[in-house]
This record gives sequence, structure tokens and C-alpha cells, in this order.
Amino acid sequence: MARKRFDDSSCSVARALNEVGDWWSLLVVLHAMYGTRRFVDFQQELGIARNILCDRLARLVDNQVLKKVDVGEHGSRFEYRLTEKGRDLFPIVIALRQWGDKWNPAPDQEPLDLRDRLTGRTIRPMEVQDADGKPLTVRDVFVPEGETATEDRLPGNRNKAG
Amino acid sequence: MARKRFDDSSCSVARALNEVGDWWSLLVVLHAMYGTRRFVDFQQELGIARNILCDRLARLVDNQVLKKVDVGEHGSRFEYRLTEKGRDLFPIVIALRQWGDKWNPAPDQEPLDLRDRLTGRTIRPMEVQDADGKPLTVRDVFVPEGETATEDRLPGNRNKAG
DNA sequence: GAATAAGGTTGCTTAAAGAAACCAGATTAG
DNA sequence: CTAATCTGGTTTCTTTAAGCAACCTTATTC
Repeated sequence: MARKRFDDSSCSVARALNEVGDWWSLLVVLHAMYGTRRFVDFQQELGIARNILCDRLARLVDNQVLKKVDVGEHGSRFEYRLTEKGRDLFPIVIALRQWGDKWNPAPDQEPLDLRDRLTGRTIRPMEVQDADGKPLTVRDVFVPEGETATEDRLPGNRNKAG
Repeated sequence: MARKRFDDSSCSVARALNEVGDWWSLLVVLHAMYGTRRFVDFQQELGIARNILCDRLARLVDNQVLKKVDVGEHGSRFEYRLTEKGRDLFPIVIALRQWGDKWNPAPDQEPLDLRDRLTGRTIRPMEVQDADGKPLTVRDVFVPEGETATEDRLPGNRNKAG
């Protein structure tokens, strides 16, 4: 497969994808948000090959998305917990989930109804917002100095792989 | 590689990742948002192998994230444009970008400064919000009926690969 | 009318994903 | 106190996809 790595890329999206942009990493993070913490539980819930899970967990720990915590008195019992960096993937996971629910709804499953614990009210759809909270589309937006946005565009750097 | 597909998965995150969860697809979408529309431009900007680009574009068209438009009078000149479904990935791309800027800032690059065209003001960080726009973390949130949220958890279905 | 550009396709090589077996240290069951 | 089991892996092998480069066809340009 010879997958490319973009550690050096000047594009932050490429750098983000480098850490959580493969098939399994984000699903591992998702399940960590669901509460999963143990190797075997990830393995069973995800149906992932054990060697691949090892690799993904190690990489997520390396990238400080998860931390490996030794529970159990004499070692040999570990938990993988989200770090702040990992928890900060929450908006991405939710945005993905809402996108999936909206555009590929499962016939037998109602969409995610996630609620605020305090008020009990449903969360709102993720959206890009201006400073006042007004929703913005890709067409409403531009990058200062020089480049300007036109229809369906979002100007950014034009470097390779970014 | 024998990558798994999750078309049948009951998890909408897995279904979303099925469409845009590989290395290249989301970068293609990102560049489409940057304004790229032509095969050769994607190829050069991304540095992607041409057969892989073919495959990804075809899949994105199949999944109705992009549409292939025949421009040029006698055929043989095409553009790939975002559909509404594709444009709807905007929050995901921005969330990824902000996460990358926050946690893996490039030393030589200032973070994305995306602005509202009308007001000229910088967009706000993506966040999960309650109905009133109050920001919520993974700990502030629960799923109704039965399951409840505890620290670092986000309850959801416990199905395989979900 | 030859050269170049656009948009691919084909064939080969390399590397990663998947499956299953194996393994060692801790815990529990009998 | 020994055997079975659980946990968290590692190893080996096979399959499949990514990367590369060459090639190909249909416009358009020179």
C-alpha cells in the first residue's frame, strides 16, 4: 500500500488526518468516547485485527490522543483513556456522525439524539459560525490578504498534499 | 491491505468514514473546497497517484459527494464539483483543520484565519453546542433512554464496528 | 501535422490490513 | 498448588490496496 505520511505537510488538515485519518483510529477514539478503555473491548467492539489494534493504540498514544494507564496492582492490566487532545476530537466525531445520519441514514436506526445533561435538550447540528454564532457555508467565507472566496471555494495554501 | 467496509454498519460514523474516511477522499474534498475542479489539478496539488485519484473521484461521485460535469464543447474536458452533500462536509473539514492547528501547529505557518465575507470577522472555533449555543464537551452530554454519560464517555450503540 | 494537454487505464512492485496461531504474566477456580 | 482462563500482546502468513511509471485516446494549440 505504501501509504503516504504528511507529518511535514504545511496543511493542518493533512496533519490531522495523519494522526486520526485512517480507518480505525477515529473509530477507536469514538469508542473511547463511548467509554471503552480496554484492549479486548476495543477489539471485540470494533472487530479489528489485534495486531492492527496494537498499532493504532500505540500510535494514538504516541500522538497523545490516548494515554495508557496502568491499572491493576501488578501491571499487565491497562486502560487507554482519552487525553484532552483526544477529547477535543469531539466536534469532529459529532460532525461526522451528523453528516452520516443526514446523508446516509440507516433505515432501521434513528439518528443520534444527543442531549445536554443539564437541560435535557437535543444538541444542535454542527455548523461553522461567525463570531456571533451565525451559520456560515463554504461560500460565505474567505481568507484575508490576497485570496478571495468564490462559489464552492475555500481558499487556502496550495501546497502539495495539503 | 484488505480494508474493511462498513456499508452495513449501524453506526453512522462508520458509514461516514466509509465514504470519506480514507486518506485521500477528504483531502480531495478539501481541495474541491479550495476551488480545485480538474483531474490534473487534484493530481498535482495532492501528489496522489493517478489511478488512486481516479478511484477516489469515481467513488466520491458514486457517493454523490462530487458530481462530474462535462465542460468543453466536444467532451473530454471534465470538472468535479462539490454537491450539496459534499459542501456539507464543510464543518468536518473545518473542525479537522482547527484541531490540527491547535494540537499540531506548523512552526512556519500561522493557523487558518477564515473570515465571514460580510463582516470580515474571524470564524469561531467549532464546538458542539446545546440548543442555546452553549458549548458542550463529551462530558456534558448523554443519550436518552437508559444509557447515561459518565466521565469521558459518549454512550451510543455497542454494535460491531460502530 | 506534430506537439501538447486532459483524463484516464494497465501492469508491476511494495507495503499495509486481516486472520489465526502462539505466548507470557496475572488472576481465578477447583 | 495446579490448571484453566484472562489480558495484552507478538509472529507468521495471505490478501489487497497504494504508489509508480508507462501507455493510450481524444481534443486543442502551434
